[in-house]
Amino acid sequence: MPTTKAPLLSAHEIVSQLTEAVHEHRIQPGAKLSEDEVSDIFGVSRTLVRQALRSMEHGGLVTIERNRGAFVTKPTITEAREVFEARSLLEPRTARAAAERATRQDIADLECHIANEHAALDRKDLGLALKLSGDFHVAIARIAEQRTVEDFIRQLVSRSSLVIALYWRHRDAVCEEDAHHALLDALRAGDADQAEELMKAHLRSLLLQLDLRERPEGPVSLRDALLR
Amino acid sequence: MPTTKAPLLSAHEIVSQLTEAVHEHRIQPGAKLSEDEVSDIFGVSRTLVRQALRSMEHGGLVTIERNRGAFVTKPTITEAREVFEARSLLEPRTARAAAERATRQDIADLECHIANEHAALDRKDLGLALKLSGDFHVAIARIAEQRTVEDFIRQLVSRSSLVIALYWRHRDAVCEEDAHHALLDALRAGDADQAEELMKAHLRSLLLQLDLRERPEGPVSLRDALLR
DNA sequence: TGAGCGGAAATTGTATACGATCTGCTGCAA
DNA sequence: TTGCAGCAGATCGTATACAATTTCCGCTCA
Repeated sequence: MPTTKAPLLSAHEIVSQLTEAVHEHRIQPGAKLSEDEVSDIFGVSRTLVRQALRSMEHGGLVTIERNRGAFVTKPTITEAREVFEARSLLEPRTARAAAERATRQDIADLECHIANEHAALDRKDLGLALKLSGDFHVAIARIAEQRTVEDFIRQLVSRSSLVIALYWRHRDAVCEEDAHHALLDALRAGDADQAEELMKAHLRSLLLQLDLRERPEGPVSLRDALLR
Repeated sequence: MPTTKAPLLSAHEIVSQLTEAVHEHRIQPGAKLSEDEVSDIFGVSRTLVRQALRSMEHGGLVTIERNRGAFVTKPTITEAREVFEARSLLEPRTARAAAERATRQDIADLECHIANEHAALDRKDLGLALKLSGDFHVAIARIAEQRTVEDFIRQLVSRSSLVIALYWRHRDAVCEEDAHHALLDALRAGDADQAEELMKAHLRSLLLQLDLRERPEGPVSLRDALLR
């Protein structure tokens, strides 16, 4: 009996680990995810890795080019705008629904969540802080009890992470945690109007912290074109 | 040389054909999609079929149960509501954007589209008519030039097809095409307010034509429980 | 020196093989 | 007759093998 029969990890676990790494910016947009390399790292066959990569492609986190391989998606400026456009359609009204339905337990969970965010920030673990910050938005969708919308928001938050990696203005300053606190207060108070408005403002503020101007002409754009 | 080297169809084409069949209600929700059977039909290996089924699973059209196989998804009543909830978040404001951006060519395409819908109805081809009716909504999203939102709407329209197969009240009456005509008029006139309002009303009307009451108690519920 | 052109190495795409799990039948015992 | 154990068939999950494509390096020749 040379090797273990059962694989060390399932395809889903591979997706989780890769996704987490991208969310925490340990893997940059544009990075190549070679099948051989990944399968070596996780100790599984390429079959599972391919499944995982295909799965992530559907979430928009990975782009697969035929006969060339899988890469962490590099959203264009247009796609970046679209992501926040879509979020602004879904999240404010989802926050409203959450405010109407949040239980005492939900509030406690969110408080705990925010505490973890702060802890990560204090530890200067910006990657983790960013990931948790995204999870906060998903958590609100879950409270709203809209699984379908929740899945969409999860995708959008995921892609937002890529957008932030590429277009964030101040590399050190992370999404102001005040916004999350304010949202939590609105949820606690059951103030639906306030929650909707805060979420709308929060998303707008996030978008404003991105540098989404088209890179103008000049030598830079040429190099970009060559580097693809 | 016994068989052709290249596969007759790619994974994506398999997805297309299966998806179309489900959209046209030629395959019912709950139907099993056996890997062997599908691979025989299309003349490809199970590898590609598995890829295709996994892909459809992400779109929500197929549900895969471990070691049991793939089935056309049977949305629950809750999921059915969620689908229309999500559509009501996305589509009205997308219709507004479409009204603001529609070109003369876009309008012409939509007119052609609606003509096809009518033709299918006249031919009593309800399956095709239903599919085209869904495509109309996707076409509007495309005009709005929001690819991200368009993808979500495509998924939702797709799931709506399953919901309709399961919960539609009048099996013969198809979605009133008047609504699509009215929408087209609003787009042609560039009346954004009107387009948004019409889409909202259209979705509400669709939802109302569904029978989403919980099956009450009694012997029926017992049998339902046993039948799944 | 630099452009053009093999050709080998690396990487992905597809098919097949084998093992694990589930399903349903058959037979035996209570 | 009923219930359960066990075996056979079917189906899915994973790994491996092979084919197709791309990439990259070095060579030649202008």
